[in-house]
Amino acid sequence: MGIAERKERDKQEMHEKIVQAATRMFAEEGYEKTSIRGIAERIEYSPATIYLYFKDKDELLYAVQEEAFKNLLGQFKELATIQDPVERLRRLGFTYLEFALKNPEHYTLMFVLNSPMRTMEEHAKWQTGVDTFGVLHQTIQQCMDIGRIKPGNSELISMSMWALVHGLATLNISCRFQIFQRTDEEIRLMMLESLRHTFDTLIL
Amino acid sequence: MGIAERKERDKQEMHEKIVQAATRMFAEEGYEKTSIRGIAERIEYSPATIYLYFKDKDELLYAVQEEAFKNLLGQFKELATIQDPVERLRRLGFTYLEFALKNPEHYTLMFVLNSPMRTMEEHAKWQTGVDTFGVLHQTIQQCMDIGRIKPGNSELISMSMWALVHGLATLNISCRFQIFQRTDEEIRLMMLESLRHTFDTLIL
DNA sequence: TCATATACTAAACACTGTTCAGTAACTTAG
DNA sequence: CTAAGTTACTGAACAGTGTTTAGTATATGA
Repeated sequence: MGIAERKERDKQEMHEKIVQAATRMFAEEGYEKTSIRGIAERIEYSPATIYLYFKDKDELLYAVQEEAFKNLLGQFKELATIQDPVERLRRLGFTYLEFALKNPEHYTLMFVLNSPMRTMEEHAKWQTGVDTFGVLHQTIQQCMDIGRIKPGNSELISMSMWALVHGLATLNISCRFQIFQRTDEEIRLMMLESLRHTFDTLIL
Repeated sequence: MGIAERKERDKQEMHEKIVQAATRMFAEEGYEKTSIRGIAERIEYSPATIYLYFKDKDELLYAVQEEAFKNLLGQFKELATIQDPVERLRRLGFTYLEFALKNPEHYTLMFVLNSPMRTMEEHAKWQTGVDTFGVLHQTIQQCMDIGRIKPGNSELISMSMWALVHGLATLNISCRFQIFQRTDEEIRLMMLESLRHTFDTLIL
């Protein structure tokens, strides 16, 4: 039954084709301008076709989110080779922030928009999110274990750390840091300095 | 010329009526469900009428944002009576976070959405935002002056503080803290604890 | 070859922000 | 007091959105 297999392959290819188109459109045009019709036009299919592969827009956005998480988690995995948990923690923070600033639209999809999260009554858990946070939590725990972070609730420290970088990233993306009346580059340096300073007070 | 005056008054009343309706609708229905048509229905006027008072939806959202800022800045002003800058700083932080959690839709309009910020080529500066941050910055500066915060770049500390509470607030609003698999109340306590812990390491 | 299953789409529905021609009421001038 | 003019408002339309459905070709299996 080679035909059935080929059809299955075709189906998966089409699925991926849609996700890829949506992912690129998201990055290039921004999430506000990413429409089902636009994606359909990009892959040269009818808008209705997309609904043969995704229940609704939220489900498609969820798939795009997963794709974006692959990217971030890939960068995190590269840092796993760093033996010193303190150095690894620093790099994790800067990598996260850098990712958010370089991929603002994907970051928004991953950590701001509610749309992709609505698909999660089925997936039960937000696994990619759990995994990403896990990397941070684990590293902070290791820093505590070797006595480089003051003993305490590692989950709480991780939460604070995440909130800080997320706050910096989103306030920047949503143009709220324009109150400083500085250039983009100056603000970028301020954000990095803010993160550095936080690490310096956190790490013994 | 009492007529011209009355007409001017009517105009302002109508203006305010629209903003009030939009503000309530935002809080009650959420920003995704707040449409021009919905607001128009609420005040029992045609949708087109709104465009006699506001250039576009963004300009209306800007007005709603200003209204929400009045609320937050009002709460901040009450804290101005606190003499001790350290205590005032703590209360500022918790007041800010509490505001975000009690008024998630308004908070989103104030600090997340880009729509109301687009109206700002005219208003030049985001004055309400500048003022709000100013309260924080000033208080932190005073804490430094009396030696309760380690001398340094007060603007940077303020930025970090803002990013932290903003990060906590938005990650919660966007349901990302569901990774902790805790109840809303438990997460609320974690956020408060995170903020408290940060103050404890910041203040000498 | 013929019936069936598959992949796809055109067209419609209900919504959105926005514009514009037209109307009805109010104000002013003669 | 009437006629002209201004003002405040709206119905209807336009272009866009996500989504559904009936229908059409094409490919498959008997």
